[in-house]
Amino acid sequence: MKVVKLILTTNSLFNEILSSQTANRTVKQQRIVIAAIRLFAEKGYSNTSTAEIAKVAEVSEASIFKQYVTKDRLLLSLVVPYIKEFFPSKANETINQIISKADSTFEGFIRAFLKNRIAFIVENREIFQVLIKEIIYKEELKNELLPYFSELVTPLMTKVIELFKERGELIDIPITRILKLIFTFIGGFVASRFVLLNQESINDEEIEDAIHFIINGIQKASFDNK
Amino acid sequence: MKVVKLILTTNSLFNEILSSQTANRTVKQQRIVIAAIRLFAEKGYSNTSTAEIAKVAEVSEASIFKQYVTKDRLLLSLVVPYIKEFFPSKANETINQIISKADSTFEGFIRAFLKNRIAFIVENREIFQVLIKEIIYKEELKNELLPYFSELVTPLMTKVIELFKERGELIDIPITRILKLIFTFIGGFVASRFVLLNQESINDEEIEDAIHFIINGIQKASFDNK
DNA sequence: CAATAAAGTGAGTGAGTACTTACTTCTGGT
DNA sequence: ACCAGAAGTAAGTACTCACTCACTTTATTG
Repeated sequence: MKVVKLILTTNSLFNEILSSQTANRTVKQQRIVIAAIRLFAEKGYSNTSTAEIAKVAEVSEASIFKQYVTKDRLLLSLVVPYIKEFFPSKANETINQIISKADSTFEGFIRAFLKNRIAFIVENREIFQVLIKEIIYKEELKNELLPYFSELVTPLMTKVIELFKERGELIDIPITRILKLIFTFIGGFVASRFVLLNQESINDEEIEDAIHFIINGIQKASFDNK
Repeated sequence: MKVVKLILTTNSLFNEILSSQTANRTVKQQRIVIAAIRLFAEKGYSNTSTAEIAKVAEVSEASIFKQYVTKDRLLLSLVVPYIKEFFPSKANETINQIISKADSTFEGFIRAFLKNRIAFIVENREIFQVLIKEIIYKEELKNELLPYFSELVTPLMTKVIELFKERGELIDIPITRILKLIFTFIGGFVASRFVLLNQESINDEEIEDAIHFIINGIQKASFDNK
């Protein structure tokens, strides 16, 4: 069995960290990670000094640099493993399972997908905030995540959309455009709630509204009003 | 005729700048504004030094502080007048005009609204980027803009939604929840295109997709699949 | 045109910045 | 019990930061 691990073609720091281990950390190194995530999430990367991280982690500043060499690499070391987890390869199986069921609906799929990913964000709220806040500034992060996203998520979602499109329920535009609409909304949804409004969770009512909005948004118009 | 100008109850720097004049600036002060917007948009507020702004504006650093006192106030002086323009009181008339027409459709309204606001963003792309990027970090900006938004935009939009809701075309949930869905999508739409992807414009095809998505998203389900 | 105010600046300043160095302490394998 | 290498640190380093001050230049006005 061949396992293809390499997804990105570029050889970057991003990939280096992707393949590095995050386990067997010392207690102090753990404290650095926790402190850094908390401070970066709260005040942003640029507004947090390494001195402050060291103080909160109750560790000498030099300990941070012994391990991470630069402040920049510290950020990447926090964010990259999170991204790795956010798009799990396991999702493939789950999706195949869902779409193999004959009675499965697109609504059910979207509900499962949304609730699952929101739960994941809630579990790791702070690091999600760091990611969203810093992806705007760090070109490297942006240029690596966007392809990573489109290469891992797009094929999976395309599969699902295709299935329901064949049933004729969905709007008659290319799948890439449907996906763009869905992810624009979901992106706006989680970013506004968890980053802008700093919510700790999202209640079910709002999630159901969102699901309805997405489902109807991409369905074939029931009446042409043009 | 009474003109009620005070919208916010708090007495803050935000309001002070809101009521201050932006006209009769010197040539050099104009250069400072242009340089600051460009640099803040490109690298972010925290990653831009006042020395760099002065250099790009070809002005002494002290000139910036003579006028704006602090770097923080410089940012607010750029962003607040933009916010002021973004939610124009004129919109009230326009909306009344639109909804007074008997043959007006919700789709037509959304199209006019979206295209108009997107055109405004395109015209002032850099300052829009500054606003979105910094609203995440500056609590003051956030805590002032959110009420400003809800007090100026919500009543107007509520009026429109109400009208079309009476016709029975829209989903049967409270208007505030409908508005939240619409603005979550539109927010995600403009933020992702203009800030994350740094696009200079949005083509008509994509705007039409967005309109369809919104219209269908909030319409009454044509078939109940529950 | 003189008086006054406003706009502008060169040369700082102290506080903070990411990062380094020379050294000590801890830990796991033999 | 020993010791090599990893983990940790106090005390720096060079440099950048927002901001100030004493002073000059330009614009306004009676």
